[in-house]
Amino acid sequence: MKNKIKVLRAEYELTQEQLAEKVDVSRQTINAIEKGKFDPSLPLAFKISKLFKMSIEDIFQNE
Amino acid sequence: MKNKIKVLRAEYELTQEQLAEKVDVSRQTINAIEKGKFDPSLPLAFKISKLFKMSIEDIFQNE
DNA sequence: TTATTATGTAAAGTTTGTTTTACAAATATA
DNA sequence: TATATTTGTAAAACAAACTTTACATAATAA
Repeated sequence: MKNKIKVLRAEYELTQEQLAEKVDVSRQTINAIEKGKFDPSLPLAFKISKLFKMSIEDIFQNE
Repeated sequence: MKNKIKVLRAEYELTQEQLAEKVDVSRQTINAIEKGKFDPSLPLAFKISKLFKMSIEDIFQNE
């Protein structure tokens, strides 16, 4: 699953660390998701979606 | 996290078993999600969303 | 250049999602 | 009623998400 987190994070001028704090996960988790190492849980996807004011479907693309 | 799977499943006249087959998980997984025991993974949420032709946000409600 | 900040990554451990097997209870059908 | 189907649930095992610690590299600022 692909995602636009890196781009959105740049638009919002947030470091991985800052984004991690805002959505309550570790920096490594954000890094792993950006690098496609694993997918976020649905609750985390919701938090990211809310923060960036975009739908989950617009941020995450299934395959 | 709440969800409308039970209602959608009824509209589509699918048993838990049939829905499970269509989205490639076990019947117990569907049951657990319907009963709110845990949240689906994001990939599973996408499959369910696609099957019912509704957005993830319309099927799953955060908190 | 040196120091600081940001990113990539890895290993060990915990938590949560999922499977399998199994059985009991509820609901529908004969 | 009796039988079959559907749903609820539970335990053990496994997989995936996530944390913590730690270190190395890349980029930025002093």
